[in-house]
Amino acid sequence: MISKACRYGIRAVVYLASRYGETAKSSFAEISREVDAPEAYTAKILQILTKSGIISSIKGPNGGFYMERLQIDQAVINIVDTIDGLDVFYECGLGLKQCSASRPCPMHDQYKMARETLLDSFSRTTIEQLARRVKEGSSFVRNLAIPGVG
Amino acid sequence: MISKACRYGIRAVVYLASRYGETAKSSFAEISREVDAPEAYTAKILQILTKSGIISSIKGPNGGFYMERLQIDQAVINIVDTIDGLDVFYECGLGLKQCSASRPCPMHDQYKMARETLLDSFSRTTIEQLARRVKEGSSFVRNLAIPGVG
DNA sequence: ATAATAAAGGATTAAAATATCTTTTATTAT
DNA sequence: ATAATAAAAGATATTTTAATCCTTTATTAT
Repeated sequence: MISKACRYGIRAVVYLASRYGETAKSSFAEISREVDAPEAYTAKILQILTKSGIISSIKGPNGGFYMERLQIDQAVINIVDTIDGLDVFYECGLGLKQCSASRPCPMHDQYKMARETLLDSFSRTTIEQLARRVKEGSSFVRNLAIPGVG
Repeated sequence: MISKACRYGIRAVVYLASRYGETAKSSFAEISREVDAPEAYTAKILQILTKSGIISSIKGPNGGFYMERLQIDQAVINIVDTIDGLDVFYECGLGLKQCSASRPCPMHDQYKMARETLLDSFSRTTIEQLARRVKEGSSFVRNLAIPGVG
């Protein structure tokens, strides 16, 4: 559905958002550790997110990644749009180049329904809402530590 | 969401099903042409579908691919299961190794909803239903011919 | 000014998915 | 039996996605 890069990206952003208010900024080393994502790859993704204004960064000592209030109040779909684009929400489920109500693939209606359910969640849910759950401890952005591994 | 191979596969099977009753079997050359999918790749996919019993085939002159009544009455999910597996319907939307109601990712509920909508359509829709639409001409498994191209 | 820090940028590698090509096997018609 | 047909099987190539590594730039503290 959405790419691995995008899944890492959402987890990273939600983690960053959950640290809103803390004075210290987060390095990509910290972020990748906290969301169990490969360090160098996460750095690339954070770079893209910074360039597009989803998150902010400052270089040098005491620098790192952080988010502004306005950024936290964005919908999650903006992250998906930046990393994967929105095509997946509009493409034909069976891969036809053009597929519409007037010339549908055999699964058009069913697929559209599912796609829209997902697009709706991503559009209506804000980063803040997800971050709050993480802060509360009612949801998680990292894997459970496996005792004896790592 | 589902792989390209799987999308070609569904289109190929629906096409084959729509030819149920015709005496002549279909070659992979014919099938790939009729669903606008790469010939050699389609052959591979048809091979997998044959081995798993989704469709049938016979080698040699007058041979080719075809479907039995029982095969046509299967749910579409069986095609997905054979080509991609069902993991996609059970994996975490944000890529966590374990994600459940008791230890959810921040989007767990929303994602589950969308995933189940899709799994439900695939499970409740039969190949026959899709093939009927194609036979009626109310839906399509191939791209619109672009005048002057091809 | 200089050294240290941390992200940005660019180049490269690895793995997976997509796609093609060649050889083999089964079946049929002659 | 032999030639022709069509799928099965295996090997190889290409493209995309995922991931790493190395160099450069900006910022800060000394």
